[in-house]
Amino acid sequence: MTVTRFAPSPTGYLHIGGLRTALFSWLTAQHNKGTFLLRIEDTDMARNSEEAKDAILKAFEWVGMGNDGEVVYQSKRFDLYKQYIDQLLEEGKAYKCYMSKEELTILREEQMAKKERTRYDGRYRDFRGTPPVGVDPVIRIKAPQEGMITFEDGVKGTINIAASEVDDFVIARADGAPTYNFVVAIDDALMGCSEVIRGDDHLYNTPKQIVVYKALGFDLPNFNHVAMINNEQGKKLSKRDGATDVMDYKTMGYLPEALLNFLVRLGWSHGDQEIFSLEEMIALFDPKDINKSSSNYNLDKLLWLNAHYIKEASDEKLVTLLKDFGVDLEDNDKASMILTATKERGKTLVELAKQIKLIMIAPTEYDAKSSKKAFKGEAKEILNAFADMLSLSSPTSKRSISFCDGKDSRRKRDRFWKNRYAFTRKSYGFDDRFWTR
RNA sequence: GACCCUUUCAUCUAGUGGUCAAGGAUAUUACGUUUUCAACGUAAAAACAGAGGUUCAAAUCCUUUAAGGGUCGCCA
Repeated sequence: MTVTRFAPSPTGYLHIGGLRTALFSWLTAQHNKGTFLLRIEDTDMARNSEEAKDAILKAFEWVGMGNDGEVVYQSKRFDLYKQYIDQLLEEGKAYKCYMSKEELTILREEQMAKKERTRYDGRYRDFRGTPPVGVDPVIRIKAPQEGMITFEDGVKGTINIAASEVDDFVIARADGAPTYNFVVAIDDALMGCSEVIRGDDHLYNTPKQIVVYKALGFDLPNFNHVAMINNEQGKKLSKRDGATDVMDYKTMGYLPEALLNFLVRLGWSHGDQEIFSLEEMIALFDPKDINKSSSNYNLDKLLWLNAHYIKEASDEKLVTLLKDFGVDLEDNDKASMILTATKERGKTLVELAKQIKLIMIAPTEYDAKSSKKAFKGEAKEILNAFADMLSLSSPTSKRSISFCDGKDSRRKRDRFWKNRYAFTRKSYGFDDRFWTR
């Protein structure tokens, strides 16, 4: 049984990088007819926010990636974690450490000065003396002191990390609250996760979590560490690079299927295929095919994909979607005609709405300079003739064509330009024949 | 600084020792269709990070250099 999970911490919105790893996890579960679970990592009470949690859940809803079963909240499982802490303490696999934060800082500075990797020195590991007064101890787990911690990563291959690199890390804070690497291992094991798919910024957490798995006697899942998404320059993706919040894509007029198609192709591919429906992704996705290297965010491709999905979308769907962008075509009997004429002119719903408004809303005033140019000469006659034609009870296509067909192509062009300007106040854009339909 | 990971066109990628004088897609440029723009079609340009090996044969294996990324919390 394949069980995957996505485990965000509710400290902000859902990042597109997070969405991609969630997508990979979700696809893996779907592909194997397994389950995809959601867990909220809210052990740090000081930084959690309800709004952030809701925003994340809302983003999942928007893209249509549902989770199976109840959402797990780590904050509600503290009793459970406490049991395991006590168990490790009793078994002598964990111990109380009375080192103060100040002492720790000093130790780190010394190690930095000696150009060593900073780590806890294990001074309380076998402490038998009288503990210092007035210090609330933290609890540290006993990590192996020699040898290698080795694991097989589904995307990176074999990872070897010297045990000396992993210190006796804290599993419970001075106030008793359990820490991240401890609870993640417990939850993943208890939730039955068979595939852990996460960002490779967690690669170094894995040996620590393995220490916990071993200490508690849990079976190891398969780990898959996915490389990061960088910006177009190959640097870390930050807010300065534009939208990183998944929900920003909704307001910018992207379709979720375009975003998902874009993200799935970042670090994963299937031959030369570029367009993937959800069903195809599910059928073809395998975490083994995820690339080792990081990839760069590329807006042009997303835009292209979005334009593709807009063109593919049914009229009904677009009518519904467009309502959020100030265009209501619900009871418009020309909706289909309008959409056919505009679909190919908008890469996003925002652009599409803008094009539609050009048709729906007649200009009431014109820029003096442009209108002088547009309405000079025989413009009045042309427009009147055009208006007459439009007022015919049923203008036939033959009539409109005869109107369009000028012998003199320059004059023809001139006429169309003037007409278009009168209707949309733009000197480029729609085919004027649109108005005669 | 220490440790770990990565490296094919501008970008996403195909590629697992010969079928690669490296394929597809986006973006770019040109031409065509079109009154214009868009869209579409056709074409062009564009890459194996560098250096050493191994081999009859290397983008693919090894070593090394460089560059980029990540991690070094009583954050997650």
